Amino acid sequence: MMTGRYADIIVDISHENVDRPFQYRIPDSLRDKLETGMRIVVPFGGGNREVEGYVIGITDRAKCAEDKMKEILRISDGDIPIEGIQIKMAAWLRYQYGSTMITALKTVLPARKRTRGLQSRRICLKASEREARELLKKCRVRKTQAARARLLERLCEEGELSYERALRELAVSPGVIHTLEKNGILTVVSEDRYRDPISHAAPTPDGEEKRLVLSGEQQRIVRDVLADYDAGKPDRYLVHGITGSGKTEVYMELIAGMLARGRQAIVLIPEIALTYQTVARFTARFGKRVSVLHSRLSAGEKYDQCERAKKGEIDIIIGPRSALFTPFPRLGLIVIDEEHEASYKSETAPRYHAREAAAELAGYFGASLVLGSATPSLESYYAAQQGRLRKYELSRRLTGGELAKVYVEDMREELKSGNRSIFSRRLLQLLAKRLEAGEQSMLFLNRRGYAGFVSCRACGHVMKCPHCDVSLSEHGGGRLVCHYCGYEQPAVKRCPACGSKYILGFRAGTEQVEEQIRRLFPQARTLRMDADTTRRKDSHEVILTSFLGGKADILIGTQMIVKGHDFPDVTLVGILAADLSLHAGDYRAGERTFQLLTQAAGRAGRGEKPGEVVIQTYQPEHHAVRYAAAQDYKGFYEEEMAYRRLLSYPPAAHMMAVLVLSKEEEAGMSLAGELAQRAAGVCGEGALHIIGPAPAAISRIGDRYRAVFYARSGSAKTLIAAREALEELLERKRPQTETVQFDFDPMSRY
DNA sequence: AGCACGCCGACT
DNA sequence: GTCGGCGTGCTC
Repeated sequence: MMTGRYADIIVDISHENVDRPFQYRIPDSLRDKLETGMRIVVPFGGGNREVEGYVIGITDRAKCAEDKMKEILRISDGDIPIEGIQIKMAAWLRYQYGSTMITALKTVLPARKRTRGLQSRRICLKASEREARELLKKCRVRKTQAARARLLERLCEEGELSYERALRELAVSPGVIHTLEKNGILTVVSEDRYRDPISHAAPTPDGEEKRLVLSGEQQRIVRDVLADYDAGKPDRYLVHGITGSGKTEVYMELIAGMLARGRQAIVLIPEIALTYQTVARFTARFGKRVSVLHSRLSAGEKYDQCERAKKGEIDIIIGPRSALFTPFPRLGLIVIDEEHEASYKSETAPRYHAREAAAELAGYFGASLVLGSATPSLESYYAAQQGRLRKYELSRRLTGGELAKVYVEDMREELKSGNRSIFSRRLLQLLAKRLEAGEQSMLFLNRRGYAGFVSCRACGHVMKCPHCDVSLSEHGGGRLVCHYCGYEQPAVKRCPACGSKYILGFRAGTEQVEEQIRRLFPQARTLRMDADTTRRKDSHEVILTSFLGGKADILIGTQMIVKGHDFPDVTLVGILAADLSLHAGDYRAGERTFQLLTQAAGRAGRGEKPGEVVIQTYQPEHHAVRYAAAQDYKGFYEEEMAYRRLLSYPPAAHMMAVLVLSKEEEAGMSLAGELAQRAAGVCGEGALHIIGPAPAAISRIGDRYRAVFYARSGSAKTLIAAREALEELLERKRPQTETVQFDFDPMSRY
């Protein structure tokens, strides 16, 4: 599929100055053998010295003068090294999701540049000090050896110094150091003292975590996965297990099995905030063979974890989406926990889904892929129904406790009965009972900030961001803030449109909920957890730990309170407005709501005492609410899937969003129109269904206009072919002020 | 990173 | 004149 006369190469020299592609001619003898990701040998630099490199792409477009270009010498022999596989992965990301090869490579090789931090090189005196002083005298006499003199002088004084300081402070060139090293005067010692991001983040285990005896259901999964692996038929598996059914024990047992086979494992978790607790559990069992990889690590820390992974010093990596690209040379297993989470889809190009990318990567290694969730994504459950994924159910709750009793409260009825507060009567009554009994409650609001948008009760005017066309949010301290670009202005006293003074915040935010709870239950100790209270590093952990320790009666928060942690003393969960996520305005809203409600409900009654859940909603008849209340996944799946089929939404079909960003509103729309037309024409009538183009829901972000159209098709290949046609058109046209982004099976709205 | 090139002082 | 050290700049 990829043919051409030239190959883009990156050379295997880690230095910024050569960290870019070079183009070489492909000799006829290699014309049909060369593939992206292959390790090759090329002549490099003035002396044409032989250097190893990697093919990152094959093309017919020469990007430098033909006569300057040299020819590839040969393909390196031996196994494809891990870098080759990573580059192959990057090429697949580029092909599947649409991005440039450079951005795809940056995604896959996050720490290519060697960053010297603790990994320092020192220069030590090798000859005796007497010899050195002798030589120093000679150098001082000769005017030509000033650089040597400077270096030797410092070495005689201090015995050793860092390589970096020699270059910077003494202005000695690497050549000088090199010659002195060859002459046996000094040695350069490079120390690989790796930065360990978890030693200071997690307490070291003071003993083996007690190994639980696995249930029959759990054992069967472990046995099957390992048996398939040993038989040379690694597969993909879906573990559908309700909260507390012991998925993590299954992962750990599988990992132990893989380690015994000399293989390595990647464990993906939805967000960085969950790393701490996951790592703690894994280190308790596997000790220092475990490490983490995520974007909050420093460049040096990231680099070090990659090096340790390559060298086989660690076998297990835990992290969010990006940890998938840990360069393990003998990868045996990829686990994706809570696989339904939206955070597994990248929101920047290449907009890949970790689940799909993991399946591809597992294929390269012959590794097993295990997905786990209490509420599987429709994609995965559908794949299981079709036999593309082997499904296992974990139906028993190991930690004991019965399923919670769920009440659905119709807020329309509350209003009719004269209750205008944000709490239903049932919720208030149950809360009071908990406070009396000294048990804990959680109140969940799918919303951040103090209050939502600000609007005028007299004329309906809504305060919007002048750059982004989204509603401004009212925050504490009388500020109006834009959540996209960060624009900020003071709150207004009078409506700018009609002058009325009845302009105010609308819906409740977590802050307001806390305020009202304090008014209604002055004796209650509350804790609030949302984007505002967790801005500081670790504050997330601090809040959860103090709630876990019984330092508060009621935890009020957004999504983040329903993920991860187990709170055995919580016996009541209140979902204040199920509708907030129900009306997000995209086709996944129902699925997301079902997941949130199920997850929140699962928080209640994890200990000995039975739990109760109150779901407040204006739409109790919605299937997401009904099936979540009944804790019936299968029922929800069937009804939701019927809806997706009817409207050809994923996973019943595939969809691609094409987003055009432009300085000029009209130019953007006209380019979007042109692209839409081209896409429609490329695959024959009817193969592709185009929606739009139209201004995006958020029609402007940071002074850039956004136009979007969607293409739908039963076949992913058709969409990719259409995208390639569009890329070709853009390559020819090279629009100056517009940029185009693609999103395959999008999870977010545009 | 590693090599060529060009500049400059030292030595046969 | 030539040799060797040292800084600079470039690598398809």
